[in-house]
Amino acid sequence: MEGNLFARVYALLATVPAGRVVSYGELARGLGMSRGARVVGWAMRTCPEGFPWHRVVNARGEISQRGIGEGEALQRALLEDEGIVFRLDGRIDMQTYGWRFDVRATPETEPS
DNA sequence: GGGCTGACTGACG
DNA sequence: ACGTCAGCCAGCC
Repeated sequence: MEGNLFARVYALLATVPAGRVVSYGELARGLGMSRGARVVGWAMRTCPEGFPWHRVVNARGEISQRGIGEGEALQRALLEDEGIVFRLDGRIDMQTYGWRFDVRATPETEPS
């Protein structure tokens, strides 16, 4: 396993199943950095292909804006393709689709 | 080696 | 519920 922090982020991200989303903070927490959400975002900036980068959203359940580009629209399209339903306000219900690394079973709000 | 920036987050008003 | 402020961490001038 690579000791690189970025590699860890990608590896942990790879454990997130389709149809689920995870926040930057949750990823950072999974790596031991409860306040390193920004670093995770930095890692996403150079995310190599083959990783579900689109499953990473902010704690509000909203797609983070990265300035310019249609990456946001693409991300939403990919998530919707996995069965995730966006609210009318353009946000994702984190209580339903949010993924936690600690508890991965008995999700009361299991999405259909 | 110092300081700025950023795909963030939680707290406040 | 919404806009603003400050804190945190690693990478890059």
